[in-house]
Amino acid sequence: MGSVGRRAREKAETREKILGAARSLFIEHGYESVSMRKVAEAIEYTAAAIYSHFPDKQRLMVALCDQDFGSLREAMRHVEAIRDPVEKLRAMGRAYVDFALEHPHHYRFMFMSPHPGDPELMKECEGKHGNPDQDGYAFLHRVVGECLEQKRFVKPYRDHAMLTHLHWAAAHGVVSLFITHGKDQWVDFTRPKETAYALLDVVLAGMTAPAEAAAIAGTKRAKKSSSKAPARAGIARRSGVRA
Amino acid sequence: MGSVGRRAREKAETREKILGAARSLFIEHGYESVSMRKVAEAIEYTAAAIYSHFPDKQRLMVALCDQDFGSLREAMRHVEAIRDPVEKLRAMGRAYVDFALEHPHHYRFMFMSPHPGDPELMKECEGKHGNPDQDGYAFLHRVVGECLEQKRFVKPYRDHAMLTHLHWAAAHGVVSLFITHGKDQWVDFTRPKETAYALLDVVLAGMTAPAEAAAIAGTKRAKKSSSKAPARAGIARRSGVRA
DNA sequence: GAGAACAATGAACACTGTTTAGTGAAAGGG
DNA sequence: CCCTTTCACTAAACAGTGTTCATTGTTCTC
Repeated sequence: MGSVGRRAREKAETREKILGAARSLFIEHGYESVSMRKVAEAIEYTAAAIYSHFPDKQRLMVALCDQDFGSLREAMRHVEAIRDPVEKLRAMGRAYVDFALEHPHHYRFMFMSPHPGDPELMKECEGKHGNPDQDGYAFLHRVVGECLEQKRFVKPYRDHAMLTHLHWAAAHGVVSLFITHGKDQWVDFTRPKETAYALLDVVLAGMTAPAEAAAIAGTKRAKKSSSKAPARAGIARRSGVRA
Repeated sequence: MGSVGRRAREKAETREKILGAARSLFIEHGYESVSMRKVAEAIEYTAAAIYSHFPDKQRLMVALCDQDFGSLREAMRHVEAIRDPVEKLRAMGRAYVDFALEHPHHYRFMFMSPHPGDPELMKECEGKHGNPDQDGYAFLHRVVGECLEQKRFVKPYRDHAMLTHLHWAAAHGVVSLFITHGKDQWVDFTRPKETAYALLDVVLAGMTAPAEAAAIAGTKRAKKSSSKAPARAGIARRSGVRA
């Protein structure tokens, strides 16, 4: 013994070197364009060497993104301090959007690539999944649950799982569309962040009672109100739409 | 001359055979899994033969999807009869969702794969782009414009291009999320259509004035109303959410 | 019948992810 | 101190990919 520790440390070091090289290539060129040979070449190894650290390319990329799943969850940490569950939801959506737009290639791999129903691959992440403290999806599920408990959503919106997907989809819609079509000439897709924020706002506005929206916007006890524009406009303005 | 017509016809026939083979393979296995050799093998040709009909794999797939872009637009044809622009928007969204869920592999290639800024490739589709009668995006843009003209959206939602993207993103969000994660074990993503419809409804509810929503829901001159749930619930129920 | 046109071929090229046998330098046991 | 085992790493190969190219063989035109 004794040296066994050093050996393990050395192995962990080259593992980290592989991850580092893969990360920068990955961020710059995207998943498909990163080949095992290029990763190896970047650290002056042979492609086959990687296979004594990772079973295959997919697992390498999963290891890479695991850290980013962590930072996505971390980027949402601050919303836990928010009392109001609806505002929590809004803040979560914005953090999610910000993350996606800042790490488009990672986002692409994490949420826009089909991860084949590989049960082996899933087991790897087990322990995290389902735990709201580590799994962003579980966290979203919980916050939606808080909104439901407090009856913050209007009548027909009661399906917990469906509402979770709905909110996720709203945020995902804008960022994924921008990531794939942001550079297309035939669609002038500028200001994705503003668009995403607006969609999040409009979803929350459409799902919460107008009275509540008015209250949140600080328009309590408006005269004629409990009516249309002001309340909505208020919440939207407050949310920084069309800044 | 004379036989030149037959030659052209013969060439068109094998072109069609290629497209047919590619289509079925494509639908069954998806873009990445379809190789030129497999397409060729399916019709007892050599891979190289395809290259005298299509310049490369991408263009083959574009040709394949061009027809489906047509049918997507066609699937939206019936909404032109709808008077109310907001209801038009809702119907368009639903048609879009239906199309995506019925042709997931095509949808994947059309809207979820990055089409590199290849100007050559874009020129091919020119003439269609921008024409609302052939281009679904342009059509959506026009309908959003109608809503704006009639001032159907509440205060801060005035940006024509942004609103177009917002509505597109809402529909895209659910279907693309389902297409990539529909089979994941860690997220029970059932009933995507209902979820998508609900999101479309909630977006429209959040963007149109409550009074209008009430009017559309047939709740004109409700007593206490102009208030919360009923109006929204009405429009949602009418829209078949949580059927 | 000579010559051009041209779709289709087979072989190759440069890649890809992955597997294999083998090398060489350490570590552990006697 | 030597011998064996371990093991990260290499070189070479395999099967697959998209694509290119010289070469067929058939057909049409003159």
